[in-house]
Amino acid sequence: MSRPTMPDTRVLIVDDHPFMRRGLAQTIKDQPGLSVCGEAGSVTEALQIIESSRPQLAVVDISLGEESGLELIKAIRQKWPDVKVLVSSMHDEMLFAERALRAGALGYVNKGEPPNVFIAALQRVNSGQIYLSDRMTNRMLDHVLTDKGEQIRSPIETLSNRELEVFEMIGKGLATKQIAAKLGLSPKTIETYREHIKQKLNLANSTELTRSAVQWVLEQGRNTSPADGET
Amino acid sequence: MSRPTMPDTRVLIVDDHPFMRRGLAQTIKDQPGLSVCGEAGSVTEALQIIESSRPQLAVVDISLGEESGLELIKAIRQKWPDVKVLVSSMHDEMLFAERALRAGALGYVNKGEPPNVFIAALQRVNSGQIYLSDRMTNRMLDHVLTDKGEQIRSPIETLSNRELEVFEMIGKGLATKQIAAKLGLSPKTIETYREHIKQKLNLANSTELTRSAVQWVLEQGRNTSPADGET
DNA sequence: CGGCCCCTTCAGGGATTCCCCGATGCGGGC
DNA sequence: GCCCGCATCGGGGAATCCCTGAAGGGGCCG
Repeated sequence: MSRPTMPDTRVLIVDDHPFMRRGLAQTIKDQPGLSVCGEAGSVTEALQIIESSRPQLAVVDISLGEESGLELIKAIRQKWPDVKVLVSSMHDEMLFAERALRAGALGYVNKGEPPNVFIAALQRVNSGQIYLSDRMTNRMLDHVLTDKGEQIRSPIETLSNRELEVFEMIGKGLATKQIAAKLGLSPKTIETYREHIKQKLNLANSTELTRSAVQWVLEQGRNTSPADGET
Repeated sequence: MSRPTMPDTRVLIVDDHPFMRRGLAQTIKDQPGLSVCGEAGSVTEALQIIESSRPQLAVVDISLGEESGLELIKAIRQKWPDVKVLVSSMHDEMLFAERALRAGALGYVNKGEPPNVFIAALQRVNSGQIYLSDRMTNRMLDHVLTDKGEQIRSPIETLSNRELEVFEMIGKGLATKQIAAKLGLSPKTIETYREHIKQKLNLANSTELTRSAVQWVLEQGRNTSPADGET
């Protein structure tokens, strides 16, 4: 074919970590046929760039600081259904992969994966197919087939998006009022979420809720080895 | 001026995320006077590279998948005390900055910071000074007043026996009333202890108190199970 | 398409806790 | 003797916790 310029597939990168953006961008640029048309560190920034530069692909981090990548994905799905979204997160895929797909993403890849895996995921999503890790794919199929594979789930997985969001903030030491302010909701609503979380996780009181949340947050960033005590 | 070749300061990057490594490396390379002498994704890999290429600086992520960056820092401190370590983590500095310095790092910078902040931190550490964010510096100075140069003493040691007892029970998930019952005291007394503990540990509210207590109990080593049979 | 269930959001109201204040007694230093 | 820290309680208003209810919306299922 005599096209002088076969246009690259244009990719938007959404991540709140500048270094991660840069690393992703570099890897994408190295790939023939792909180019980076923009970088965003927040939801509003991302929406603006999509508006102006209309990428075919978007690589979206789940946790955008205060904001949630899931919300961004839903917004994209609604306004620009043709923009294909690949979620790249460093969080547990068991918890977020399904939520990501439900929100409208086409794929979920862990940031710990080597670049070739990431690129493969990106190209698969670009072709309109769903990408998940083998383990996650099997797990999802199990859910469908066994109809109630819910029992083997961690109780934390039964939390809704909002509930999980609140749970994480509790674990980071935020009080009810602070969470309400940060999410722009009534403290009463946060109280309700706390109740729901306690029910789902079978926690007796507020102290246990906080304890559980703190523990979970610490495990998310697995680092504290107990070999700390000298003397 | 007169020196024909001013050799670059050589930096090792230790991070389990390939894209983050790449982003960090690129930013460092852009900086005149700095060069990247190696990248590692695990503790053993990092130690090997240090052995072979002897960097002056090491940028270390706290959470290296299963491993702990803190262990790596301790090992570096022991074998190559002249290698200066800057910790770069995406987790809450309130939780990990102090531990990082105790382990032997010279600085802690959040990955969410823009590149210029990161570079400033790196150069400050390179000059042998400690780098922390302003907020964290104030926080540390607030409750740490010891002879400089030696290890920092945990403010938890300033708790009285009763206070420590209560602190531990809080960390195990007990509510105020439960603690009062267990110790045969008035709930009002427990409230007072909670107040005292918050003052001594410089904690703002009840949530932070619980968070701090839970963290401490987890670090103490998990022999005394909190008696929550979650089946 | 009419239920049905879950999610999200909020309110009411009593019980409880939080948080700042003060108070008592008791021991130890100086 | 005096001061200071520790252990122990109380008052009281503000905040929360905890339980209950409820309204709107979306998805699923027969």
